[in-house]
Amino acid sequence: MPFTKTHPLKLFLREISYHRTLDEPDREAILNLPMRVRKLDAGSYLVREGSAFEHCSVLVDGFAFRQKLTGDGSRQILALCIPGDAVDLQNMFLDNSDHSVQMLTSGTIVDLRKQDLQELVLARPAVAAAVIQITLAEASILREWVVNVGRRDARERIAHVLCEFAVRLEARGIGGDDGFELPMTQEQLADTTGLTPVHVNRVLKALEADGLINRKRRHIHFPNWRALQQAGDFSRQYLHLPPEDVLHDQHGLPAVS
Amino acid sequence: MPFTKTHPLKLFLREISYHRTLDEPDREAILNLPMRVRKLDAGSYLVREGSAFEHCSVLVDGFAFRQKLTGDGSRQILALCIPGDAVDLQNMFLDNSDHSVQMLTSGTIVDLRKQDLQELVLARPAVAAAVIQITLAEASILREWVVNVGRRDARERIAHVLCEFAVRLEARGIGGDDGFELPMTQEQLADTTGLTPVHVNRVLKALEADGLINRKRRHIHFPNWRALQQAGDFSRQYLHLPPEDVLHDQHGLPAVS
DNA sequence: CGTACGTTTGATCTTTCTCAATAATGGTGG
DNA sequence: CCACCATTATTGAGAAAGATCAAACGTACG
Repeated sequence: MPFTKTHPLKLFLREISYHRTLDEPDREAILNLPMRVRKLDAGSYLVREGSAFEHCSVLVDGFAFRQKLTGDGSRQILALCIPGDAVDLQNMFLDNSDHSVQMLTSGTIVDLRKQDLQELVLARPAVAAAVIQITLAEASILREWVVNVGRRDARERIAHVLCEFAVRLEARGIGGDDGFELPMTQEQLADTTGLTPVHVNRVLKALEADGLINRKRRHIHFPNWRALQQAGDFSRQYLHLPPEDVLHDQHGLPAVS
Repeated sequence: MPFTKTHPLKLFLREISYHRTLDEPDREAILNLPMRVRKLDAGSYLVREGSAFEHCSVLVDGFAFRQKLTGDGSRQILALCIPGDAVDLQNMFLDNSDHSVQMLTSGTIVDLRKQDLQELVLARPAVAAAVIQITLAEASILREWVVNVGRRDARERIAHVLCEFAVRLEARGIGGDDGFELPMTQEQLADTTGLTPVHVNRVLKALEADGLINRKRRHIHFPNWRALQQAGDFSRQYLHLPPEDVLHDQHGLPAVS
C-alpha cells in the first residue's frame, strides 16, 4: 500500500493506541469523524490565545509550538508539537484558549469539529479514557519543562530539550537514527529554554566543542547519546512512552492505512 | 447543619461542578465511592515519584505541593494543592508517577480506590468530561508556571505566585479578604519560583518596601491588589475559574453537606 | 547581486547565586 | 515559666551565569 494513501490520522490513532487499547468500533468512529485537511505555512496560527474555536486540530505533517507572551512582550515556548499530536485538546472542553499555537514549519493539519469530538468522548468511554491519558502525559511533560527552566543551567536546559525532541520523534517513527533536523532557529530555542539567543548560540558551540553534538546547519547529530542525556539530566520516564522495545515493533498496533 | 458534618468531598465536588454540570446520580456516585479518610503531618508523602499506587487522593484540609528533583538534587515545586484538589489524577490512568506530592502543612486527605475511579469514569461520561476539564485546567496552570519561571524576573515571579495562590484560595471560598496565611517557608517559595531562598527574602522585602504586600510572620496582606497583579504580570484567565460574580453566589451549586 | 534573516563574536553590565554569619521564632523538655 | 534547640529569616560581600548591546559574518532566496 502506497505511503501517500495513509490516513491523515494514522499517527494520531497510533498515539492514542499506545495509551489505551481501542476496539474496532472506537477506531472506526475516530477515523470517520468529519474532517478537513489544511496545508499551512510556517508561522501561521492554529490557535490564538484568548479566542474560542469551532474545531480542534491534529498535526499531520510538519511541526508546531505552543507559546505565550508576557506583559512586556517576551515569549515563552511551552511545547513542541510533532506529527500525530492533537494540537488543541484544550479547546475541546475549555472555552477559550489560554495560549497560542503556531506552525514552526509548513505542514498539514486536520480539523475536527469540537462538537463531534465532545460527542465522541461522551459516547465512547474508552476514547474518553484515552483523551485523559494523553492530557495527563502532556501535563507530565509540562512539569518537566518547569523543572528544566526553573532548576537547570543553560547547558542542561538545551541538552534536555534536544534529548526530549529526539526521543519523541523516534517514538513516533519520525526522524533518523543519525540525528535529525531541528526545526527551530536559535531564537526559538532560546524561547523554549528561557534564555537569550546569544547565549543559546554559545552553549550550542560549547556542546559541540565537548563532542556532545555535531551540527551542520540545522541538522543535529548525537555522537554520544549517553553523554548528552547525562548533560541534560534527561530520563525518558516523564514522557510516558511505551517501553522502548515496543517502539520498533509494529505488531499489535492497529494497521491503519 | 454543623460545619463538622460536611462531607469530606464537598469542595472537590464543587470544583468538579464548576467545570461541568453533573446530575444527581453522578454526584451520588462520587459521594458514595468507598473512601478512607486520613490525617497527615506536614512533610509526609502522598505520592512518591516512580512508584505505583492503589488509590488516588483528594485533599480535604491543609496544603500540599507537587515536586520533582533534578539529578544534582535541587528541587522544583510544580504546583500547590489546596483543599478540594485531586492530588493524583495522574495515577488514576498512568502507571507510575512522574513526580512526588508532599504535604506542606498537616491536613486531611481522602483516598479513593484507583479501580473505582476508573470504573466511574468509564461508566459516567459526564464525570469523564469533568475529569478531562480539571486536567486541562491544571495543564493551563503548568503552562503559566513555565512562563513564570522562564520569562519573568524574580520580583514578577514571586508577585505572580502570590496572586495565583490568593485567587485560587478565594475561588474555593478559603482564606480571608484581608490577606491569607502563606503556608510556605521562603525556601519553599524559592523552589516554586526557581530562585534561591536568599533572593526570595530580598525580593519579599522589596515588595514590602514598595507597599505591595504587608507581612506579619507568614501572614500576607495585599494593601494594593491591583498593583500587585501588575507587578506579577498576573491575569486570572489561565486559571479557568468561573466568572468572579459566580464565586460568591452559592445559588446553582450543589448543596452538599 | 542584494536584501533579509539567522548565526557568530566581543565587550560590558546586571541579576541572581554563593558563601557566611547573625538574628528571630517556635517548639520542647525540664 | 524558662532555657535550649532547630528552623527559618535576614543581612553583607564577592562571584558567576547569563543578559544586553553592537557589530560582523553567512546563507538562502527572490
